[in-house]
Amino acid sequence: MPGRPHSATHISPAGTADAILDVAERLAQTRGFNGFSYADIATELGITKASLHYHFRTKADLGARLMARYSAAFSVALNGIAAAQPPGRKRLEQYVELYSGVLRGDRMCLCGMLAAEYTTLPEPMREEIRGFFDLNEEWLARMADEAREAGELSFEGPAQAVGRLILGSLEGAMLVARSFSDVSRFEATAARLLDELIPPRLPGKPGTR
Amino acid sequence: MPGRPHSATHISPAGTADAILDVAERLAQTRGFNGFSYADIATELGITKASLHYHFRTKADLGARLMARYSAAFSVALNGIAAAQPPGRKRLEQYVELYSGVLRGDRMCLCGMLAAEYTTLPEPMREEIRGFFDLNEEWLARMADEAREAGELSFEGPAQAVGRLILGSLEGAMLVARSFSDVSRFEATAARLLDELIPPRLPGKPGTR
DNA sequence: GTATATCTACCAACTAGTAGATTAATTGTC
DNA sequence: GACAATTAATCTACTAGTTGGTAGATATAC
Repeated sequence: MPGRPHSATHISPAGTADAILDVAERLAQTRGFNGFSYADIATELGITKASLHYHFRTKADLGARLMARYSAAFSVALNGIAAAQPPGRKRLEQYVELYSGVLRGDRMCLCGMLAAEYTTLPEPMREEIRGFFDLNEEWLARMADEAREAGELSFEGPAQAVGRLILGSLEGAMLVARSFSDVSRFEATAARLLDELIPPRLPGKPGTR
Repeated sequence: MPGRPHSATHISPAGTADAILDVAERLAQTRGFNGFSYADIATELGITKASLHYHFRTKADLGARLMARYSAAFSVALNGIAAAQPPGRKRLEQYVELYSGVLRGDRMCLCGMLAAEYTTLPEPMREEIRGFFDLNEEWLARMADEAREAGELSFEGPAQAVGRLILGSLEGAMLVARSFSDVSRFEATAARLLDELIPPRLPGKPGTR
């Protein structure tokens, strides 16, 4: 079965291409897309650069496939949260937890990272970045809308604006917190954001606003 | 008078070093610190790379001095706002306008940009980045505090947390908006953020909260 | 025998940085 | 005020290392 790893000699269970993406993802999230080279990945995996080019013809190609995989995985996670939790604050808290987890691994959100390098990236990658942001904004807007219908949250105007505020705020808070190597800084800011949007119900003082 | 430009042959009024910093600043804000080279600057100014190294021994040196100049200029702008406006929402609106102006020039905040590349930067630059964030957070916290005392804003807990929320949110909103080449997206999100913190006074319904 | 996956051995372009010559303005001395 | 020494600012020419990418041989599996 060509296409599958053929012996224990090679990288394997998940296949070389995935192993490459794993390393590239970590490097992109810590150093940026322009902050690592094919040589870095090759060295780490103990293979040659030529072998990388076999799986990903160009670095642009690698980047686009990296983003696509990331978006797909994120989408699965978002659907999981929406399925597991009823409309309300808890969904947003779990969304925040997604970010905290990334930060705990000393990484930035892949898309936030690439957004900074946006102008230097090839168009296919730019498209993926915009797609990621759209995906997140729309999900957040839907969650906000459902929370409003459930009476858990009140806001005026389009839910889209709430989604955009949350997405932007978390990306930025992440960026700043990482500069101080301080996850709790991110968590505190995220909690404060949610408090502004959905005041926590104090016992005996329910449903303010 | 050595140290001053000696004839009209050269770049001058402001001096070569400043001209270099101007170009480097623009490139760093659009492409990132790892996204441009000494050759890029040299070509644009019509001088040689060697000449660049005369003014800035290493790229790390250039970066640190770039950041220091940026922070200093920002600090002046912040003091200007605080001096020109009484405590209240208007100060924050002018702060937001600082960011809008940067974005209108198709640039990112220099520090937001460098924060993404944080792990790849030399320590002196990292220090400058943290300093910039501290400067902004502290200023925002002070403005929030004074606005609270003036009864223009109410919040619980330390003003520091409010400063951090605003800074992070604006940096992130900027990052996302630039990916869509859409300044209005940033402005709308920033306005929404201020609305959450300081509900705009509806005529006839003053001082809600 | 054919497709998959890897290797060795390149390449041209670019990177930050250096050595040393050259020009021109400034300054101290007579 | 003339002149030599100094200094600032630039240049040409180079280096060693890295970048993404390619050509072609080789091995392995089906």
